[in-house]
Amino acid sequence: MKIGYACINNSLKCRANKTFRLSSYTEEKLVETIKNNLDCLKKILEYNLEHNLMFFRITSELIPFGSHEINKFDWLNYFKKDFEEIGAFIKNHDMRISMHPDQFVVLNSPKEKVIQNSIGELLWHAQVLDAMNLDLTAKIQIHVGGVYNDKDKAIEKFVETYKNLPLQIKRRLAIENDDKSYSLKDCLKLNKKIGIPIIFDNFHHECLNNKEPMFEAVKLAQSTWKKQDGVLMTDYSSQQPGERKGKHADSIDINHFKKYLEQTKDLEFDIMLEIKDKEKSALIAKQIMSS
DNA sequence: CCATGTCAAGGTCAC
DNA sequence: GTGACCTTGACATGG
Repeated sequence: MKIGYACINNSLKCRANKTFRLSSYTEEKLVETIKNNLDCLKKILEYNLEHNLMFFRITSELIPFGSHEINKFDWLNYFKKDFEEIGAFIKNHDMRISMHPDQFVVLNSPKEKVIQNSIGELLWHAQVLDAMNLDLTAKIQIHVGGVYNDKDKAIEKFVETYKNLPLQIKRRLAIENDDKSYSLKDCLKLNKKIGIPIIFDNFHHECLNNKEPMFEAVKLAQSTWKKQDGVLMTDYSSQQPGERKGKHADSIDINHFKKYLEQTKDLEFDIMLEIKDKEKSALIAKQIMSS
């Protein structure tokens, strides 16, 4: 069971998600920013190894304007060595990696332009993971998308888009149950049609479900992961007290976490904490798990 | 230096 | 209709 956190490490001084405005785009700025981001990513991974946090989500801001038409620079080749070096570090230490592109990736949109933009965005994510020579346990997770007043139709649209995706994307893609539109059950429906693995999000499941108990839910999600995909990936969070429903916690709710572990006892999966204070809570979670 | 309006991109819901 | 929210603040300008 690996545990980790998303994108940002607050104990280190560097950021791997540095970006800049489109209006100030220059190739020089792009190169400088990517270099900064990759250097920081290395430092974060070293920190993670030292602290035995073996699961990490690489930020989607790693490559600013990664799929924007303004970006004509061959960054993939220019930073080839860096990607290889980072990938080797990840592999040597048996770390797990995920990426989670922004909300703009919507594969079931009725707008063709949105779908094309989404594919472009997914492509550079896949290229990064490929350049690192990571196996297929490194996943790119997305939400199913919009409902557009007809969920069955929206699901069909997802299937149609998915079937035509380049293999480079398809083989790394996973869907996550969300808190408003697509429940675990909806995701399972999609899995039946196209075999896509499901990343289980406990907090979203608490917000939107079909009464599956936690143990059952995790087991169902687990059944969608083939051998080459690795063990089930999960996102973990809990409700921030006093805030509106669906708001992620600022720091880990220890009792909630312990209860979740208890509920899912004997199941094997990796846990990505989606909690605001990042590695701080991950270290607490790590401690709870080993005690 | 600091304050703050805005940032490539979508969709949903609370208000 | 607007704005917060999502996985996440931080860039960049004007004072």
